[in-house]
Amino acid sequence: MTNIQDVAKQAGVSISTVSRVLNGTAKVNDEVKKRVEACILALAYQPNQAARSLRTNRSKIIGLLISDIQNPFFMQLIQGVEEEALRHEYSLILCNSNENAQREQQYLDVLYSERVAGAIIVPTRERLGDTILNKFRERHIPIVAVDRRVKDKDVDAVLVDNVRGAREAIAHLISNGYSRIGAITGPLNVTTGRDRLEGYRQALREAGIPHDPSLERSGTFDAATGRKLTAELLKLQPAIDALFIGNNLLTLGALDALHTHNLQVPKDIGLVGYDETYWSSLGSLSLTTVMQPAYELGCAAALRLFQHLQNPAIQSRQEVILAPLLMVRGSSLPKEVGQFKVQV
Amino acid sequence: MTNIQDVAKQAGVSISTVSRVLNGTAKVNDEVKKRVEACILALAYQPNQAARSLRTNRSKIIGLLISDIQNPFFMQLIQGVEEEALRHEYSLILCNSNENAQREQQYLDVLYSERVAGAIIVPTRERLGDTILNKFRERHIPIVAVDRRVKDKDVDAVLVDNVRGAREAIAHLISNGYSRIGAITGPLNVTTGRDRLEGYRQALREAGIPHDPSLERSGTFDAATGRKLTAELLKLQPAIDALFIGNNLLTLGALDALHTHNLQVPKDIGLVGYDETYWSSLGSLSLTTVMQPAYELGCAAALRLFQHLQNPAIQSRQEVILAPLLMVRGSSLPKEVGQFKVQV
DNA sequence: AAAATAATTGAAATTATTTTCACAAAACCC
DNA sequence: GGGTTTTGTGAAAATAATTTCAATTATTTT
Repeated sequence: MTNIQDVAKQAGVSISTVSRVLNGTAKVNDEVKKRVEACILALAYQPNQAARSLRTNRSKIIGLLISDIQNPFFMQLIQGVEEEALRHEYSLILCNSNENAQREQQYLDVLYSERVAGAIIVPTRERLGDTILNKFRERHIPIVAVDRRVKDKDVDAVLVDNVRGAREAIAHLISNGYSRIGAITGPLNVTTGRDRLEGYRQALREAGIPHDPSLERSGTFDAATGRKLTAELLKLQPAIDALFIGNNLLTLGALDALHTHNLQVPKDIGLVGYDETYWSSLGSLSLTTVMQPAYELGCAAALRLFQHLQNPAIQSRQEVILAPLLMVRGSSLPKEVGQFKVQV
Repeated sequence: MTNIQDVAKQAGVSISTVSRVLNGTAKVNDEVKKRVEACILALAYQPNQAARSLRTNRSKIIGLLISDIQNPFFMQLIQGVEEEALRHEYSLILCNSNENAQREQQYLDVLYSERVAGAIIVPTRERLGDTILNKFRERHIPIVAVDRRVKDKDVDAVLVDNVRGAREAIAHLISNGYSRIGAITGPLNVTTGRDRLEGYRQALREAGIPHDPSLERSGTFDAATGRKLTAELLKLQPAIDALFIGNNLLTLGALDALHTHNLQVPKDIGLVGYDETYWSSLGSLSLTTVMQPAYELGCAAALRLFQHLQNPAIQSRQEVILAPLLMVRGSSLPKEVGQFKVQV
């Protein structure tokens, strides 16, 4: 349990000097520096982070609060943050709000109490709340929202252009001959739910297809909801000829419902999903999806956070918007071709 | 930024008393206690964890070092640990070794430096190394290995019975009429790779089927490897009639290879995978898999760690073994029935 | 009622680091 | 060569908690 004292004694200098070598906060004579560094190595000295945090009121830890740890999309995002954190020599406290606002609040308190240097958050709703945000502000702890926008002031955001992702997906379906397109999106109180619905509507409007609210469903981001809402849409008359599904887990449920109803994709119904997943292209399954750069999203959020940490003077709020990519596969083949192909 | 001093002043007591109320380390007069608690609430006081850690040489953080953050199996495991940690009022530092021993080492250093109270580790190899382990030991920081065993002394392990999982899977295939069964397992230098191969061999031995080493392949836990090794096995003459695949990602690659070779499951070849995943039962796909209680594995590892933390006197090394569950689905239908069914 | 014991409480030490301030030595400038 | 600046270094304060030890008060015993 060697401490800075031991290193100082060994090197024959004061602890101040060792600290300066450690942090590069001031000039140290080259020769002395070498000696100190040698001693640090020899003693395998590692600074006590607790003492550091106590003194500087800042840890070498950032908080990552995500909304659903089970979702592969967020796993990729986590990996992006994690790798960027490692590169910057920060550790990562992982929190999972489980889409639960109360638990989100609880975790924000934890992060505050742990004196994290900064936090990256996938918010469960549009406001984190001034009570807690003011505490973060007061201590100048930067917060970056990722994947979903929040309305609170001063909170940066790193997002994917969801309106565009959905719009392009629907435009693609339309250009492939589909016209009665059902939409299943996430909850409308988060931007990823609302924006994708907005993109859906935009594309229909641009194509001159009249708006039919009965084709729109929304619910929580999980397979059971996808199954239920798909079943509802399949009951409609006249029948829909395509489905747009605004999330990977919802898509999973939708596929299950289609299978239950004995409908084949794209022979019987066209499909565009959201999020790239392990199973997008699996065996005979071949899903057209809106790919989100999840890993890059995590990296970008982390980089923005580190900008704040390296230069606390930054005041301006920034919004980074990454582009989605429509990955065209078999589930959205041109209507006639698709049906032709499978009927052979 | 209220500190213990502020609370003490407000309540008209010394900081010692506040500390005692906070930690329950000694008797405090009931009336005083109430007053202090009221002040804590009124001032929204949260103890500075850094100061605490510094003084007690222990943080309220545990480290979780896993080997592949992208693998859904580990996400479930993480969630188990996370929820148990939250319940015990610990935070979680997440580290991802990416199956890379060097990075694992680096992260162990980080966890040590952060003074975590304990660590849960999915080891990338069978020894973590005495250098770092001695440092943990010296500071009495407990370590629990999870999912994979290590040879190092004093390291507890929380595992699934992999030999049994594989043995039951193969026995099931055999009892359903398959006899020339190819096996693709993970790397043999981790117990999850080796034990599943061992289970495969045991089942064959018990069924009196001679051992054929050419049917056994192993490689890293990823889809590309699964694809490659499956392609190799499909070239064998006489042809295999079933595949056992010892990991979810390997299975993903195997399914891809089978699709490429235009082989249908179970019509043309039987299949048992490992790990329960989102896509085990997706559309027409219906995979028989060995389910691992990943979430429970995480919980059990965390609980064992907290046992150590609550009672540092525990010396004995413990191995917790959870049972796998063979989830029988369509991909391993009885050989004739399967072929009959699909030929209709 | 005095003595002994128990129950509370506070003062001060302790933890390992960063950082401010002071100071000495060296370098530079006229 | 004397003054001024620069450079490098160390002593000591400060950070916010826990914990030891001593002191005070209350309670019990004799």
